[in-house]
Amino acid sequence: MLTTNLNTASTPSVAHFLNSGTPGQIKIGHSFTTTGEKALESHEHLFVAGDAQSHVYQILEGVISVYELLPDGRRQIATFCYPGDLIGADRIGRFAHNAESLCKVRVRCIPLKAMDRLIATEPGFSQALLNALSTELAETRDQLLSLGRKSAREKVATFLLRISRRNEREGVDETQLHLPMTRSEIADYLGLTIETVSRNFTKLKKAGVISLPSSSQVEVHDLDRLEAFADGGEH
Amino acid sequence: MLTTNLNTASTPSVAHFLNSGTPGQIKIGHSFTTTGEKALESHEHLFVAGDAQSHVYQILEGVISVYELLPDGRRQIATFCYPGDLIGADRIGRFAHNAESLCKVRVRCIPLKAMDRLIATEPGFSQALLNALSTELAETRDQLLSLGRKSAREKVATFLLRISRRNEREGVDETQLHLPMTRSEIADYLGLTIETVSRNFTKLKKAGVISLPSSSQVEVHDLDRLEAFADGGEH
DNA sequence: CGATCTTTTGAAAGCTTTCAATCCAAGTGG
DNA sequence: CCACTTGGATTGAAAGCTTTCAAAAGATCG
Repeated sequence: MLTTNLNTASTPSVAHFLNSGTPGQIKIGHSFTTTGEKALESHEHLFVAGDAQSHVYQILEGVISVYELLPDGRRQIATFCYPGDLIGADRIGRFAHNAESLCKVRVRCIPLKAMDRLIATEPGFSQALLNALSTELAETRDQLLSLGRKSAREKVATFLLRISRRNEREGVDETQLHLPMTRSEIADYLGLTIETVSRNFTKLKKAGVISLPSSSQVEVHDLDRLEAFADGGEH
Repeated sequence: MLTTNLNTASTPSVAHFLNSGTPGQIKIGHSFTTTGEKALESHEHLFVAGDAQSHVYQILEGVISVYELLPDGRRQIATFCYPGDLIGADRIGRFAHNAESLCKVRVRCIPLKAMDRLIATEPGFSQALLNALSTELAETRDQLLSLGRKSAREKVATFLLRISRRNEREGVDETQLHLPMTRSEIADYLGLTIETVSRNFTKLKKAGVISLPSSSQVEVHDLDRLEAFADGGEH
């Protein structure tokens, strides 16, 4: 997958627009729009499927899972959203998915009207939104490849690699990975069971690629081999 | 999944903007932008991953698969695009995926500059684009649920149901499904093998839910039961 | 330090894949 | 018009990977 980005490099990000105001406000041209803030405890819902979309949310702190359920309770987590990420920017009237905090979370709540005002008055804002959605679509399609065509070990390796690369982007040590989610949440993200996730952490550990100082802390010893495991290069 | 759409009902679609000109042109306000047209034979590539994005394409005729490959050749088809659909509207500089025709295809080629001009000058166009991308993201997340959590039979039933619903939207008989793709392409879309796809067509046939007049033609006898099969309601 | 929840590990079962063969439809040439 | 060829689709049997069921090991908390 590409990480270079010819188009957005020169385009301001969504965050650029949303972070430009004082706390609780977003600057739009020369005026300001008031935004609320909301705090969630661990495992609280920000919204559930079917709710009318009233706000777009930007994560300020914590991690949120966006997931979908089957009638019998099977769950598929579509994405984990981290600080800076937008939730609900995909506006189709009602939320099609559920959003639940993995830990304590703070979000900024941006009313749809404010979004519309930004789109209408702020040159470059809709471009920034389009970029954000395009990137999210590309990442989701990548996840389709994981779910549809990768083995359990490849999925787990891909998952760890993804977190490592986020660290890299954020300027954090890419070999020290913190997992804010439980094995159950990892399993529901990768289309596996918790037992299979656990077994494959162990396999990667025994292969010397990672170690597990704690169940929520992963140390990567060999990024290249982790990458090889992620797309089946090493058996 | 929601099919109602509070937001876009009142918003013009992307097609509204792209179809408003004479053939080969798109009306932008009072001016026109020239667009090209391209014809593809069966199983030709419109673009491959890594190509610089120069155009956005709108399918005029035929069906195109958007897919991704692993180094060892495993393939995951992300989506099948039908007439009216936009390909490459997710602009992130370079194409992250491959696009290949399933049959003879005609596309309209819209230069990126024309897209930018539409975004800048045509009120409502970026909103239409945002809606299109949002819908695509929601559908892709739905597909994650299929790939990650559904059994082979549920996947096949879901796939048929999706085609049936497209027919419904298009005003075509929702019980007569034409499959422009091979078993191999269905398998790579559902994360299965061709044998498993075939076996599960047979299962649905033996259950009396569908019949197969030909391998590319499906008749649905009981939409409700097909729906039940699609999310595991019937075993 | 016991109680509880999560994670890890083990063994058997199950579903999908793999390997292989047959069937079928469409196109070719005698 | 009918073998013959060819590529896709279907069906069968065995193998393999993940899940399920079960239990042990760890971690957290009052």
